[in-house]
Amino acid sequence: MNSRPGAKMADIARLAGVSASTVSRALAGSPLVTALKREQIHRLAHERGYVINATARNLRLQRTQTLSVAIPSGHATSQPLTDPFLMEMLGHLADTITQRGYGMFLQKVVPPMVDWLPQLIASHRSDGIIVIGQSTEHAALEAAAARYKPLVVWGGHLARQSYCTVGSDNVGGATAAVAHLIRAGRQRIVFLGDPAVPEIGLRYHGYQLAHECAARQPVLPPIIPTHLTADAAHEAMRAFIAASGSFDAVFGATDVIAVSALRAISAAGLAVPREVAVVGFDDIALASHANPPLTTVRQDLQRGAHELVDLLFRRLEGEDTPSVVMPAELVVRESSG
Amino acid sequence: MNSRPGAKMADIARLAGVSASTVSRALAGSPLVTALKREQIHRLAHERGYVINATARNLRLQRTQTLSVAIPSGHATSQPLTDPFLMEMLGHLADTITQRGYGMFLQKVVPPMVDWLPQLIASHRSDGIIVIGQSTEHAALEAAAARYKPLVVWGGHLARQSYCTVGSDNVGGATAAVAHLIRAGRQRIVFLGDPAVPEIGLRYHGYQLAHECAARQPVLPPIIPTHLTADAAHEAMRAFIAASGSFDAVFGATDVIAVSALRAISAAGLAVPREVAVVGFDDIALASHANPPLTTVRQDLQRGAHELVDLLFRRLEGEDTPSVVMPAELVVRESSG
DNA sequence: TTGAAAGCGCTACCAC
DNA sequence: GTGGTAGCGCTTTCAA
Repeated sequence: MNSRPGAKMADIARLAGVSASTVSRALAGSPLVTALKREQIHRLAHERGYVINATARNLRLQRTQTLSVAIPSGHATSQPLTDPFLMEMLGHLADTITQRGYGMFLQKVVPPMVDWLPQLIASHRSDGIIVIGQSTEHAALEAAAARYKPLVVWGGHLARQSYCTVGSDNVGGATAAVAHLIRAGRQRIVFLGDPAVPEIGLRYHGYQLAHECAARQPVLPPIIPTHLTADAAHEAMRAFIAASGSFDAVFGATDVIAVSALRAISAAGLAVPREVAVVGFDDIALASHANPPLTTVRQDLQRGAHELVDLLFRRLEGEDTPSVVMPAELVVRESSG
Repeated sequence: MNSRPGAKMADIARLAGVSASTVSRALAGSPLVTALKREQIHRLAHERGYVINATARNLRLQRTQTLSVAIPSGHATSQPLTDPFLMEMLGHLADTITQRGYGMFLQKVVPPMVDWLPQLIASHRSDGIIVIGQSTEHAALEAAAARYKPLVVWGGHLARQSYCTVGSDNVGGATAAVAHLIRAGRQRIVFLGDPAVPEIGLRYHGYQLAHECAARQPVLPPIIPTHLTADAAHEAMRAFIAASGSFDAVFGATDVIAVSALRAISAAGLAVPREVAVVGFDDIALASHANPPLTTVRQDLQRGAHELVDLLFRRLEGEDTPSVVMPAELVVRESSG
């Protein structure tokens, strides 16, 4: 392991008294080269700390053994990448991809996001792409998917969409959450989140559905924070309360939003869950640690990550995989009474 | 942007009626090619969705415009990569690296970890390496740093270490935390964490120092959970209480450990902070949301990420940068009374 | 100002 | 079984 810097295959070949071809074959475990020679070459390479140059290999083989993970950070904000949901998903993806012997190329996509996807594709940095969250990029995804197959997206499954998604049953999960609030006797349930983002839109749809099932009208328009961030949600909730909006429950489109609302509500002197019930979506670690612990809709991110990677590998082999919608489960805790 | 798949530079050259050399120069913004021609070529490339093949470019230039971020996952465990501290650091690194126009190659290092660092180096996948956490890899880092310069490590700064680290003042932070407990009248303070991990060892040193300053003996041996995970910490705390260990305070080596201890303590029917005070280290998001909110030592991870990347870039330019120790600040919340 | 040609380090074809 | 050779797509001399 005495790594002479910059040893290359030709050097190993010279030391072993064979050609580069043979070294290449030996290191690839080809049965063409005799076992003895193969072992000698392996030993020599190991002694010298020689490792195949990934760049040269990739160029020659026209593949990189690497998957890109792209994270569109939404709207016109350059917020740091600290959203707990994203981070959790990223962790699971790193595990799964590493386990399959691939590298992971991480790309944060910041506004203005022009042509980032075609560029990422054409740069040939990776063999396939996972995009976490549609954000505002539905159109870009549609366009790219028409020509580029090894692409999978975490997010909501929209009607007539041609790219492959993995995501939870946003409509069903949201319906269950809001129905739970209605059953608990809540009359004026506020939706907090921006329905323009596909996943959030589906959750808002579930919110409406639950009201219809109960023969109710959603009495309030949704509150739309400027971004999917904790601060924006906190401020939106605070402003709503200050404007003396009357309500007895909040359905936060994500846990980050719901927990922020929780704090704004407490800060305004309202008791949770007695005066206001709060429900979120995601079941990130924060949810069970909130005060009071947050009722929410659980998404199985580990399974989600597995599905994403699995589908992408199948696409790499030419299969035209369909989207996957995973069940989402209501987890009742104290914040909803 | 009508991306004909697989267009290469020669194709663009043919379409433009020039040679590949000229296209290369034009796209690189070379002043050698006339402004007019340069613009034509740019337009043509854009129309065709042509992007330079990163692999070929990297091979030719012998650099990748990519930094590796390696995460040793410690001990003999294949736990999923979900530690909030790591995730937060990763997010900041992604931001900083992206902002500097580099790609980020993420590598999770799982046991058995033989030669991962020399191999990562020799694979030439990236121009430099950031390692998050020394974990059990101090020796590997020492060995690699002797030959390979563009390497920086997040972690504790140990005596006579030859690799470049960025980290908080673990000793000072821990001393402040424990001194705070002693001032509050706590008599029997338990340390929860494994001092064999460099950063944790330094924090344990601070724990001892605070006792010495107060002319006290640490009355209890440290409790050593099997891993740096929430479950292991919870179990270690539970077992300690069940064995009727007597104590009135806990210093958790990380927030994840402290919050787990908090729960085990509450579950055992002990009141926090009345009967047992709890203090952590890191100030991750979880800390302020714990019940009661956790007193802890704040590390500025955003600044840490900036320092790491900045030092690495300076090393890429040949500078031999020294380590950086950042101040760590005690944040008093309710868990310590 | 431009183009031809060499070569980055590797793999795979083809001949022996 | 093994080695010579071509070529992956790009950048950069060097010569014109």
